[in-house]
Amino acid sequence: MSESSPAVREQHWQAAWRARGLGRAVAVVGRPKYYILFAYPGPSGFQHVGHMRGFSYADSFARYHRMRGEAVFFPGGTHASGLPAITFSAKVARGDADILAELRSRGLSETDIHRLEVPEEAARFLGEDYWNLWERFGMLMDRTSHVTTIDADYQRFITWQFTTLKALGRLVQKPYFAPYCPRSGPVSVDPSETDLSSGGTAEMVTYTLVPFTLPDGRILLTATLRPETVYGVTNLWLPPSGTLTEWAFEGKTYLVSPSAATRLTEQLGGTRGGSVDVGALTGSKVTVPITGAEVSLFQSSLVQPGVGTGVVMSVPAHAPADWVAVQALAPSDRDRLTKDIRPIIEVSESGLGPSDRQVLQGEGVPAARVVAALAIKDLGDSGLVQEATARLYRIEMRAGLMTVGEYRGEPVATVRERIARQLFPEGARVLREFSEKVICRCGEEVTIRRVPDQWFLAYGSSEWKSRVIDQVQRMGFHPREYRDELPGIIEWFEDRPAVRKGRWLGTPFPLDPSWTIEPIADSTFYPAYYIIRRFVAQGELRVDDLTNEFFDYVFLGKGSGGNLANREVLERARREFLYWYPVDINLGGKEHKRVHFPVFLYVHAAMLPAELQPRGIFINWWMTNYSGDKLSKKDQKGGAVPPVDVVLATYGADGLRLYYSLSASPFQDIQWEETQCRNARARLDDILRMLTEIRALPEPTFGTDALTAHIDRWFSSRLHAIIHEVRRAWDDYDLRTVAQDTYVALPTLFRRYSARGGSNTTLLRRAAETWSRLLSPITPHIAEEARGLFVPSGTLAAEGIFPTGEEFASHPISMVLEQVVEQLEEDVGSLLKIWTKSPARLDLFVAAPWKYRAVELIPPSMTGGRLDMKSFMERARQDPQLVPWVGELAKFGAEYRKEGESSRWVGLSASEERSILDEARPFLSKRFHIPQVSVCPEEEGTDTTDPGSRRKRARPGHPAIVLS
RNA sequence: GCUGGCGUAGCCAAGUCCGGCCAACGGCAACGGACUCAAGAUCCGUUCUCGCAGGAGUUCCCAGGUUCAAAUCCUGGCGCCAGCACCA
Repeated sequence: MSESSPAVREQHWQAAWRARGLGRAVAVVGRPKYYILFAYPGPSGFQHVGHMRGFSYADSFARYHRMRGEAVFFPGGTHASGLPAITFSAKVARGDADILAELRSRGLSETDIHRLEVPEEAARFLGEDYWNLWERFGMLMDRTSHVTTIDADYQRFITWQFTTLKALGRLVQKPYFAPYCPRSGPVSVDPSETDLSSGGTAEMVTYTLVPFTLPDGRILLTATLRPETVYGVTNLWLPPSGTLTEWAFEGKTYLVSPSAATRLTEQLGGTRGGSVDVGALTGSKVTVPITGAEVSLFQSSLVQPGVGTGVVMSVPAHAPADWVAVQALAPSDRDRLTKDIRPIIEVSESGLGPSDRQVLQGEGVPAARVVAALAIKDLGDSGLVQEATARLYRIEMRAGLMTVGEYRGEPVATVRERIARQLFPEGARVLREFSEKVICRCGEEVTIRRVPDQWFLAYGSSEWKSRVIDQVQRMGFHPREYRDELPGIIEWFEDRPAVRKGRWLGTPFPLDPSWTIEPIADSTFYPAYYIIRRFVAQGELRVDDLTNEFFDYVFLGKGSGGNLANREVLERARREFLYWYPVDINLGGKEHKRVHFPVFLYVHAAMLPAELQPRGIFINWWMTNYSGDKLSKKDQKGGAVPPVDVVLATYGADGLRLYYSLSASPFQDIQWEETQCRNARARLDDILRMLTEIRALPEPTFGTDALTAHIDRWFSSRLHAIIHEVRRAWDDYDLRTVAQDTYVALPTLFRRYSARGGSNTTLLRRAAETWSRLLSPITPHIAEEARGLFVPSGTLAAEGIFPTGEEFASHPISMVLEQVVEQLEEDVGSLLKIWTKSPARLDLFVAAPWKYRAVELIPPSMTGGRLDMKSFMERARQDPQLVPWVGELAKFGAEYRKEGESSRWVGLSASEERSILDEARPFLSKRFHIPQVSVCPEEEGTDTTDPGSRRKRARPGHPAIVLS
């Protein structure tokens, strides 16, 4: 078996775990429980090695807790709501080559593939595919929990959830602005362009409306991103030709371009009126709001009637396009311009970077300088004009101060909104538009329309927020920084649309089934449902049993549970829920920090009492490709990351799982690096080889591992300490330390034991068997192979008890003694570096006994990290053993003045040090290729063996070294 | 712009919360040695600079500061990355 590929060997163990039902969650009254889940993935495509990173972590945590004897629930599902499955199906229907190849490689017939053009089929298919991959990664999950969010029973659950949220007052209805196609209805504008033929990257831009009153009382309405520049308006721009349309709103008549009239009516209401020829207006003047100035009207090609309102306020001092257009005016027109073009915003130079400073250098108003810096000639340079506008906008927004009006001296960033409110006393008016043209699949242009009766989850509620933030204080977070981040994120939350119309997968909204519940809203409370799904999967509950009354009883303990025939099942469902809840860890990628995890906390806070609130969140960062991009992105430079199947076949699940855990902290992106992955696999093979060699050692004569030799006691003590630290690290979710200790420190320890002549076979075998259990959470398959070497078949490492340090006796002094040898190796090594010829002998002198006594006086004489010589000498004088040596003590103490390392050697005696070095002589001789090594006490040294009197340097823990 | 993260030796990456045992874990790569006809695999060692005695010097993006002591704390700067709303 060991000859076959890792993946094939791993399947054997996966079958063994399945046969023993190890993934099944079994509630045992009185036994501690552990509930861990990961944010279920959406069926957008096939999984890659990046997805498996976090999932593998979750399995490792689950396995560790299972081995601690806890009852573990580790469920999984597929989040099919929304667009991913629809997009996937569309790609299948379109004949996307990559996807078809993947499907065929899984053995699907053309008929099977054709069936995946139905989104629901695709979602279920991918859900199965995901689950299979999880199993091939060795994950022990409870299959009876597996649910897809489009399953009928899940929809019953969501129906109840929203009915309940409504009853709790968490749903509110109010107007909303959403993308809308006049022919196809609501559409989604996002980069995947599922609903669109173009414009998926468009952003929603919010213009502030600014009214300019004509003498006849009608109002020319402009739209701007910079309402504060109303102080600098010198004129208005009208389209070069055509008409404006009247828009009657709240008792006033506005003039805007025809398309703007349509959009304003859609977004704000009001009615359209008649048309006015642009030419008829040009002679008039209008009154500028706030300032009350009178300005003229001109036609200009800079006006694009399709953008904004088709009427533009001109601020040549701060808008490059206006500046250029003003320069192009006929001399007669220029005379009608407000006389002076002067700046109304100044920028403090100190806040600018070098490139910003550069575009602002020179003379004149800011817009003129930017125009000069970019060498713009006329409005034909539209790309440059846009760049100039964007840069000046950014600079003045960030570093600008108002120089006029009542806001003089205040930053632009803070006055903008106040000025906007001033323009319409009854509340700021805005027009929303896309930053680029958005075209629906049907060919129509998508606009933004007001939805008057949109339902929201009231995440903006301050009462709700404070409940969530309270809960955050009581939870554990990994990484812990997330706790500090969360209050800010919660603060930023506003009410969030919870339902929408249009074609996508999801549960119909119970209050109005013409709406569909939105995917983020239907994935907040599902950990509770995983528990109930198991009853459905086993046929104990039917979909029709899942009434609102049923869920009220099971999750909230309210009411009678409805008219479920089998009361026993009802009671058991309630008990199971109370047993497994709360969630111990919800694990997800870093993309979930701002949306998924917060709403998960929100909804739990609204639904359940304090004792059932989630206990912890674990966030893993991503696996990125060579260029540091997300793995899901196409066109990867430097070569693609191999498909998960290929990697799995080559390195095995264990190889990948170790790679994920060892190569970086979970809280850092890992750049895919195949050599690292290969190395992880090699490390495992190495460990297995070491263990096989231990197994092959001759049977011990005595069935005892009495720790008679120093090196045995040291080995045992180190095992004690490492296992202790490993458990601590597991409990702290400190995966990298676990991996370092288990896969790096332990092999090093075993190697050192053998190099130092350790040969206690009984002890070695016991340590090896313990090691096999330590391997199980991260690399479960190799752990089984390892354990099989030392334990009769039939028991699995996955079912074993996780080791405790107490399995190995600790002898603290043996660690100190071994440090003497390690320190010596280091010192001799550094001497040999500068030693030209190879030495024939090494003489070691162990410090005189009084020095061991003296070194114990140093730690108590330390003040502020330094040796206080006076108190050291005082102590020494009171010690009869030291009195004869007072003359040398000052010099001895001076050695420790700065070091502060004396405490390492407290408790060591000269005779112990001598015997340990004696024992190490053959080792040192071999290690440094020095034929003769001798050890002798300092006081017995002679000038023959130590002509340089180097022996006086000997200190406890540091024998004097003489090479010759 | 807002919010958050990051910057450590050739590369990847620990350490930073809680300053001292940090010339700074570990991996990759490179070099040397053992083994070998040879290569690979494996094992051992070296990889900031200087040093023929266990030492010294200069480092953790940059510039200041606090401290007996700073990769770690504070202030300012530079650079890189991610998310920014119905998209999961």
